[in-house]
Amino acid sequence: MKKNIQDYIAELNSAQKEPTLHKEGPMIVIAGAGSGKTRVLTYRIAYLMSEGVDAFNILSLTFTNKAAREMKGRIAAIVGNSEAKNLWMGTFHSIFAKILRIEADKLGYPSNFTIYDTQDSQRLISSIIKEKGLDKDVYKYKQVQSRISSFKNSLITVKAYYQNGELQEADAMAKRPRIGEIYQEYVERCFKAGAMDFDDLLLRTNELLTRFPEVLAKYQNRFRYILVDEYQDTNHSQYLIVKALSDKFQNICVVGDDAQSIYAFRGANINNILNFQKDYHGVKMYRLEQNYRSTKNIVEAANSVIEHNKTKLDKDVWTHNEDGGKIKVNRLVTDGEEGRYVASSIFENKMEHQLNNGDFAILYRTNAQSRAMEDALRKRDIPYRIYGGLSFYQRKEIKDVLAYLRILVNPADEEALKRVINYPARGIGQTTLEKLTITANHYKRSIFEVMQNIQKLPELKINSGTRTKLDNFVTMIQSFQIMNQNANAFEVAEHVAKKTGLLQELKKDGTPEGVARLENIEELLNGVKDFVEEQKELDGTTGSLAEFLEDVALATDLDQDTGDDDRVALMTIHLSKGLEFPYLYIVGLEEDLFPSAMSMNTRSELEEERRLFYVALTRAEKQAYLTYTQSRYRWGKLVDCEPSRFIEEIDEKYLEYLTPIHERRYKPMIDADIFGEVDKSKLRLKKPVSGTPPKRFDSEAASRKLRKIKPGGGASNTANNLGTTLEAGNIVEHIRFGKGKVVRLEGVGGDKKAEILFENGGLKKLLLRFAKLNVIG
DNA sequence: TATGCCTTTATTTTT
DNA sequence: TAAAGGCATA
Repeated sequence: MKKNIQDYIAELNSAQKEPTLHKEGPMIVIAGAGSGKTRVLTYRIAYLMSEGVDAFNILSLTFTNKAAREMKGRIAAIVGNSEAKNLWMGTFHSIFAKILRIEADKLGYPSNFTIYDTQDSQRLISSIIKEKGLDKDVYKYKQVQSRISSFKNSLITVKAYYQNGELQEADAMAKRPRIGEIYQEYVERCFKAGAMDFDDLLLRTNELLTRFPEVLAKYQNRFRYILVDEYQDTNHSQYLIVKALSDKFQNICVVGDDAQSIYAFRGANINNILNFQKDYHGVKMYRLEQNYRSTKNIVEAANSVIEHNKTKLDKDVWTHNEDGGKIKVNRLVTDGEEGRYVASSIFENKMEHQLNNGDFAILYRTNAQSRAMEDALRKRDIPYRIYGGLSFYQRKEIKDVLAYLRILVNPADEEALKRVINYPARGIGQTTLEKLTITANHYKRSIFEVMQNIQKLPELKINSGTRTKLDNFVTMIQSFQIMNQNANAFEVAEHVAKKTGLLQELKKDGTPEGVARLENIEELLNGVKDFVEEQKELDGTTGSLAEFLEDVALATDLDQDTGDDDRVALMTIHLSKGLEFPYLYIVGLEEDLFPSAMSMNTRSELEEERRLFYVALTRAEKQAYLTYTQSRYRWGKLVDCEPSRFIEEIDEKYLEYLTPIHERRYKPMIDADIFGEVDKSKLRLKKPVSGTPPKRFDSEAASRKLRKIKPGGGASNTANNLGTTLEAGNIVEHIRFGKGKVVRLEGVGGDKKAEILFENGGLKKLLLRFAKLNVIG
């Protein structure tokens, strides 16, 4: 006997039931961590459908594609697949990309527009900066890109920018008065290339809904019920889209947790959720405060941290779950040791409690921290999977294949063209490309169009040999386009990989990396195949290449097939939002790392870091571990660390210190060793050492260990050791030059150099501060 | 024009 | 430390 919707609703507690059964009018659900908000959302949608609302009239916006897929799956289990299929459910970006494709012509875009990822945007901005002859040290392309992105997310168009004295002044003050110009050129170039960046997908949707009332009306009527998950992470642009679409029926349901707002850095505005009740009339507010996920210890510890934030809604998260173990806090000497501790702790827990790898997760603030964890897990033979970081679709070889596919779908796509016009090498170099770009900009045409009409442009100073090469490239792309009219996406992609010589190039390589890249391309092709078959199943069409590319552009690493093998999960805290793990390790809890040094300038930034920590801690179901180190490698250098303030912000009664936190490492006076005297100004800056006596032993053990791990040592070690001990006549070994004999020494202190006669490398003069030398005799 | 070596530079988070 | 860009050389 199949369960009906009433059976599902009966499973809910009363706080969950109310919002689930809410029917008309605006509503907000403030949902504490682990309080079952996804359940409420899915049941509510299923309930609406059971009450006769057509699936076509429901729009549900989620934060990740994965969340959308999972929710759709759950709804399908309740109301049946054929009905659930008709729901509009996805991320803001993917839903509105679909709508923009339908309405593209109104905005002057082709319906097969390309989606530029961040890298594409940055490359384009770099070339604009270069073309304008601007100083790349003043106009850093990443900063410029994020500035433009923030304009777009606030709906500041180029025109609006030029009307806004404040913004222009701010840029002038920052010594970058030509930002507006770059912005303008960037927008024009994207438009000309038939490309939208991530922000455009929202900005252009706003443009569409504002400029074309009939389009707005169409989608207002279609989406009679709108649900938004993770509302605390919406930006202004998203806020306006939701507001416009829900304006007619006012059936807007937003769900979120202000305490979990962690995307302000990319434009999310926490005020959207804080002010929701002011923005809509007659809002009904619901709260979900019972946590089903975590132990009492974890819930209350997390509460005690978030209490330190001033900007927040009143909320009291509680749980009926058992107390659970205290949160274990451990101090390690280095990041390497931190990794080894985590790995061995996972190992022990697995043995002791009969757990799977999948029961564990390691969370960190920055991707760079994964390395130490990986090394340690590998040594212990614990399988793991890294989420995020360099995603599959960002690998060079994958982007190369995708670039060809992008060109054949949209030949105007300049970034894709530049990427592969000469890869594999076909004799079209930088000079030629520059000439083409100048001509293209001059005629306001795409580079590809210039290439197509190369015969009609005799003024282009390109020799006949190169002209033939360009012709061949055009012909090749055109042959792909013709094939694409009849063959399915997989057949085309496979053909492209072969015909362009990409596969050849990698086969020729032969190195292990080359082989891995080859396999990646194969995986990509399999992905296309899966996509084609999925589409066939879904709606009988063979998915087009254009649709595949869109999927890829908007995919995140979390969306990838994880397979069903049992692995420990490694990811940044940002990526972990919405997930849960029985055993959780949060590593690198140090000042300047977490909270990040870049995020401590303002109160609101620090509060966001704290919310981030709250998110991290509330991922844990049974047991949480916090670790920090006394020193870790950052920027390739060993730096001293202090425990994060967040540890001390947790009420002590929820913590178990495996090492006493108040002990501060005794800092050796390295300065004195190098310069022969102590730099007193630095000493004075040091914080007073608290009660317990300094632990000299620890630091010495630490540096001894380090020396063992890296013979030859890091830069400062070497200067320290070799600077004083190396003599003429010593036999040394260099990583690249091999063995050699020290002929003579010159300079003092950090500038000390050695002239060394190598057995095979000849005579070299090396700065001891940098040279990686091992004294062997 | 292509390659390889050297220098520089950046490391916060990502749809 | 690692990746990426720039410069010099063939």
